[in-house]
Amino acid sequence: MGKRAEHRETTERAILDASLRLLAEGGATGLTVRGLARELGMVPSGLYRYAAHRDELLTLLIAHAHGDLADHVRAAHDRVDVGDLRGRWRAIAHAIREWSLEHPQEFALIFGTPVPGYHAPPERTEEPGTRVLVLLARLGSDAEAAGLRPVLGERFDAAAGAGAAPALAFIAQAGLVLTPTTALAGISAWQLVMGSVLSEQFGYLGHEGLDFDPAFDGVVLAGEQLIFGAQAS
Amino acid sequence: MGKRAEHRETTERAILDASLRLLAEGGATGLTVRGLARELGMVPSGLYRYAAHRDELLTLLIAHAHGDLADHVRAAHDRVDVGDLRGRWRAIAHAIREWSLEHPQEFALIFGTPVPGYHAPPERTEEPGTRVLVLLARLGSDAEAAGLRPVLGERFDAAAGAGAAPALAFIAQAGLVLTPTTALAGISAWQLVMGSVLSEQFGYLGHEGLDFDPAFDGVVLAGEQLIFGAQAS
DNA sequence: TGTACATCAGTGAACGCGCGTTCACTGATGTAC
DNA sequence: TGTACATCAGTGAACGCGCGTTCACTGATGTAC
Repeated sequence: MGKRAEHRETTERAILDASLRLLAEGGATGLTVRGLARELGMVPSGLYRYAAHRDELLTLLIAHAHGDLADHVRAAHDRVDVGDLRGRWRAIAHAIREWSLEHPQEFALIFGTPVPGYHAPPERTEEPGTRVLVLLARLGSDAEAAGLRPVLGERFDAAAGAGAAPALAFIAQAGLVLTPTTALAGISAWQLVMGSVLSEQFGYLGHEGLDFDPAFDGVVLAGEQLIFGAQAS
Repeated sequence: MGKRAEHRETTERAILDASLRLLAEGGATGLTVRGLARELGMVPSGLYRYAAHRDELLTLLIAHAHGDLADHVRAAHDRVDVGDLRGRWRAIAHAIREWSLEHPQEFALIFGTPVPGYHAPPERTEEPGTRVLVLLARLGSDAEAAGLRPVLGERFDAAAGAGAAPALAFIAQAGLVLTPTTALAGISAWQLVMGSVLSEQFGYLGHEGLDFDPAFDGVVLAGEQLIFGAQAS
């Protein structure tokens, strides 16, 4: 690799690092062309060699955050024995929370209020944004193969039949087949976890809320029962 | 009432209305002193008769949004027969979603990323922010009185015992007594609903997600079973 | 291996913009006597 | 009821600031012959 290409790579890496630092300090609003240039010790206009406009810097961060979260969840999931279905769910859920605690601003960036006026280019953010959901779909599929089914009643099945169709289509693209009931139960469990993590991150419960470390175990357990039904044992 | 006081009231009302309009158009970022003055046909400095600084305008909106949501939920809840516990839950859940659909920017303001650098004065936002939770606590208390209990297993009870203490203290201030299990189950159900509504509002599921109208019924049902256990019927 | 030209990273100055906030002011409304 | 003074809403001009983006430029790296 020539000096030019090498230099470009290290600069790109430095831009990402500095962007993450700015994000951590001041949120999405804190990420400005001029601020980034300052952080990098260069002149603002120089950055236009690397990004056509400010929004591209945001896109870079959003894509990175999605990927980083998915990697973290994936790694935690893969550490659990494939046959331990409930354990796999727990690993996914806890990994989501852990990542949010370690990267609060990145979490806020991808799950908080969309930045006004900014629209992420789907091709850069859709795929990494759904990797966790694909992992969940695979888990659901394995659960069904093992004969485990959500037991939420006929009315839930009906709601799933009517509402989960788009999700099933998406899941099918990943080569998986799921009953609507399992799909909606899985998404619900995920939404429960997200709701809990968002409560913690954004402080929905006010000053006197939950002790999240222990309470989250309960939330995960509740989600587990939505997907797999009550524990046999 | 003198002309002065009268005039002040109508102006304050006009400021709130115009702020809501600006918020609806451009989110929290769109609410600027100068923009608001423009909207009201007055000069920017004139607004300093009504708010000491920009943040006070935000506080006004946040307090209003919390109150408006709580009113809406409360009204829906009160339309249901007191004895219909499950119906009361459903009314609360659906009212939350409805309000979010009707007031997306206000919803984002109170449940999205905290505005960077802004800290809401607790005395203006804590009380209205918890009114929905108090309503839920009352429902949980009625459920316990009726002998209904969440059936989520011993490990859930243990997590609740360890994690729900702050919530119980808060609930006690409202004159209610709840088992930790019911408290955590109720909060979990609420978090599930919030996670679902946030998914819909902020598009977590990408382009191919859920058909939220029917799917939300399933989510509400899942929450219902977290609080009350499976239907007897 | 040496030379001539092309590519590209980064500089430095400048642009126009909208922002929050201050300050001294005018004129209308309210209050005390 | 009338007058003198105080309060208050809103004006108009000005401040300093940081922002994104443009443009012509310099000097180093890469490429063709």
